[in-house]
Amino acid sequence: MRIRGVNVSKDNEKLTEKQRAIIDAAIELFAEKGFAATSTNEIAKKAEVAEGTIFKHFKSKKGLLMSVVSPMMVKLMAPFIKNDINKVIDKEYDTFQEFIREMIENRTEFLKKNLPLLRILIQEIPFHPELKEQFIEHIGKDIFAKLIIVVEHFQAKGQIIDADPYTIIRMVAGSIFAYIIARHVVVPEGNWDREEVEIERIIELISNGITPRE
Amino acid sequence: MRIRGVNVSKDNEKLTEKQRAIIDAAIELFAEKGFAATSTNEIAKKAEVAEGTIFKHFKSKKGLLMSVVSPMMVKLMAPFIKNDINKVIDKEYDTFQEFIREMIENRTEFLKKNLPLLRILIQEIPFHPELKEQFIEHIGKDIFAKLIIVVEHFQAKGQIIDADPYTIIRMVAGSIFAYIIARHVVVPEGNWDREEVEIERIIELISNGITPRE
Amino acid sequence: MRIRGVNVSKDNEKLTEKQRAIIDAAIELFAEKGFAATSTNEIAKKAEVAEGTIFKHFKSKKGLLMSVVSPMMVKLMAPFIKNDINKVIDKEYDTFQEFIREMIENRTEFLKKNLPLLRILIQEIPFHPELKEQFIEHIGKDIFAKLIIVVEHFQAKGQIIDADPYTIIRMVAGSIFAYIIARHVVVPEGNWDREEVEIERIIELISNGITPRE
Amino acid sequence: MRIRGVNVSKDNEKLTEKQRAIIDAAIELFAEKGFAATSTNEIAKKAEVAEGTIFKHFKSKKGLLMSVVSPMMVKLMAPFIKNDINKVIDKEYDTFQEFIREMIENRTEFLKKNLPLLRILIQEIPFHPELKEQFIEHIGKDIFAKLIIVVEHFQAKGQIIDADPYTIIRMVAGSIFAYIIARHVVVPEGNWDREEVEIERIIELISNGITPRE
DNA sequence: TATGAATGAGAGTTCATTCAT
DNA sequence: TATGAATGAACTCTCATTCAT
Repeated sequence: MRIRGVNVSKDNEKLTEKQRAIIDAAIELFAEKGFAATSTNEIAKKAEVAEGTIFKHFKSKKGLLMSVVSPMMVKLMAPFIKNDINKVIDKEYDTFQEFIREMIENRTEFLKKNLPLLRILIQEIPFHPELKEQFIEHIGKDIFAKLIIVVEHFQAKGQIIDADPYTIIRMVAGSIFAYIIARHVVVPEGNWDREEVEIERIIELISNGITPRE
Repeated sequence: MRIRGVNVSKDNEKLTEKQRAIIDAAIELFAEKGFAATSTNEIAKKAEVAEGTIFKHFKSKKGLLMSVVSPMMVKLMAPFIKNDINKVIDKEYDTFQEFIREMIENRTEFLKKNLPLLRILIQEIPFHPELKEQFIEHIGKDIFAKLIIVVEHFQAKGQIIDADPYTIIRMVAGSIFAYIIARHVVVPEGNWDREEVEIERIIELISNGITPRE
Repeated sequence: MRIRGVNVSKDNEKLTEKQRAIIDAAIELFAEKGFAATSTNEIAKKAEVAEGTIFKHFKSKKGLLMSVVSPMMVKLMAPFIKNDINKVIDKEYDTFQEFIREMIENRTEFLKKNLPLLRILIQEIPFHPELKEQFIEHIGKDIFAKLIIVVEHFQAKGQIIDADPYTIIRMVAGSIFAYIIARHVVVPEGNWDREEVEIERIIELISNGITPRE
Repeated sequence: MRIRGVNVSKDNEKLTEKQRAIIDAAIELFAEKGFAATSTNEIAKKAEVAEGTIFKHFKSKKGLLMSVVSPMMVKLMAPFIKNDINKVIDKEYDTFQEFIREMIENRTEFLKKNLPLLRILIQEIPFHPELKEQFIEHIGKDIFAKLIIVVEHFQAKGQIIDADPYTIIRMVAGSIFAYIIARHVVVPEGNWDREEVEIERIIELISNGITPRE
């Protein structure tokens, strides 16, 4: 499984052609109409398989949802694993600003490629406790822990104000997250500027917000 | 119910007891399980009316959703109507920070009282074009327009950095929105600090971010 | 609820026309093809109702089975209630032979009228623990208890050999039961004599078997 | 396996390991849940073969039922074939009582070993005309014919009352059959005495019933 | 010979909605 | 106005069976 690069889809390769087709159809439809409002019959038709085939591979409709969403969470988390964090500490990034720019670029690229999946994840989390648990497990614990190290690293260097790292992360991540949700999930048809321009502004504001004043 | 001098519950008062019961049941259930996953039968049972009664009052299940969600949007928007904005311009708030503190307090209070409705609104907007239109109409155009006036007002006073007002609003609103969604919709069971503490931190960071440096 | 006479169907009167139609269709089909091999669709068609109607009235297919079979058990037990037993003790029957002749006539008449129900009961008991429990509760405890009194009554009069009443009852009931099952359930198309003739023979043999020899 | 000198498991030996596994699994499941309520998938799993394998060997699910039940009927009949009957006539049994005791012991032993099969046979006969025909052919004609000879033999010796042999057989067989069904199929969890005790009682009653009185 | 992926018909059940009362 | 019985389409899921490997 490579990270910064591309291939994070080892498990995908295990999928047969039909399984792939089903998952793809499910992603598209769940994203478009929501999980509960999508029928397995529709999925089967779009995937060009028999309805029974869906249930042979994914025990239930919910099982299909999980098979659709779970890998997403793993992939979403991938770049935050140890190696990358080490890069920060090994001074690969001189400034926190550099770090978040890199993170944003990397993650927004990924999210844009997986927008439907992101929509499904966000839409369905509130209704499926298992999903919430997985999410907290993956995102909450792992990533948060690592980001806190990063924040503390830059706080030690005097680049970030001396606030609670937890809050800083939530602010930074929240701003980015809010932007992505707003632009790509809730009001995709709004009149937005070019992505890079928007991102640059956000970074500017964020760093303005967390840089200590002399 | 009067919010900032405006009666926003006009329509509520027209409701008969049964209608009220139906709407309340619907709010609870839609919030808990989602619109598509809630059956009219369940709603009827919880409201203690006959299933037919629902359809007498709200032509269809979707009609019920609209009757549930529409007033919410009006109420959400209420405090941003002209009078209030004038207060800003009439120097009722000396600083932008004061203004957003007031707004946040006012709106989070409201949202906390109407959390289920908020959940429904956010969950269902992506799937119902009519809702999205209403939302953009109300929130997007009206509120945004007014907030831009406010931002420009404080920019003129040199209290806010000279960035695009649109972006500033999105940043500020996004941070708050992200916090509310995160805390009350997506991970309500996370280990959060006391609300006021969290809010104070956010305000601090935001104002740090948008205050010009000398 | 009258006993020796006819009407034992109080609960039947509570049934609406449609419910009656569904139950009747179910009885016919369950008896003919077995519970598991009968589809609710078939039942709906035969009853000339919508399939949904079945589930409105009887929560599930199994619920329908219960609604079909339970009353049967009560009715089957009816003539053994106290009054009748008293008749025995009050010397309404001079001989055990008279008593079983009366019982057989009464019960076979009833069973012949409810043959399909009997078939269902016998066929499905092994697969539905609830049914078995009900059956034991009704038939096992109540009737057995009363029959033992009868047997002991006639044993005291010296009309029945001094064997374990339990075994005597099982022998007598078993013979009758075996006859009914064989004739009406398992091989209805066998070449049987006229019913009364067969019954008379059975009674003869039975009484021969349980009469003490001088 | 040799019963009374006759190899009744000829066909069994032709079975491959997989076939054997399938049949065994089918017996267990059909007996437990009934034919219609057992899926080929379950059978395949229990037999640890692929679902397709079942259909390679037994053309259909019904074919499997037949392969399960047919040999049973042959085996059930085995001890009644000519040789054995001759033993009766050759005075191997002095009394009818001896004969039925022998028969009962022999057959109950066999049935207890093949209880699941017995259950299947009894449960499914009413729903499968072919089964019924086979049953009548084997049990009805053959065995009945032979038993009539036996009964007439003992009637000629004055040991049995002068009733219709057909009825006598049905009485005797019915009593035993009723006992077995009751004890092992319908209410296996009832509080029964030790098998031998129960059997002895039945024999006593039966012989009492069919022995002429002087 | 044995597999198990694939099928599509049909299973039981739920659904939003209608309508006579 | 309010009911709740009734509907039949649509739902998720299971079934016996087929067939390429």
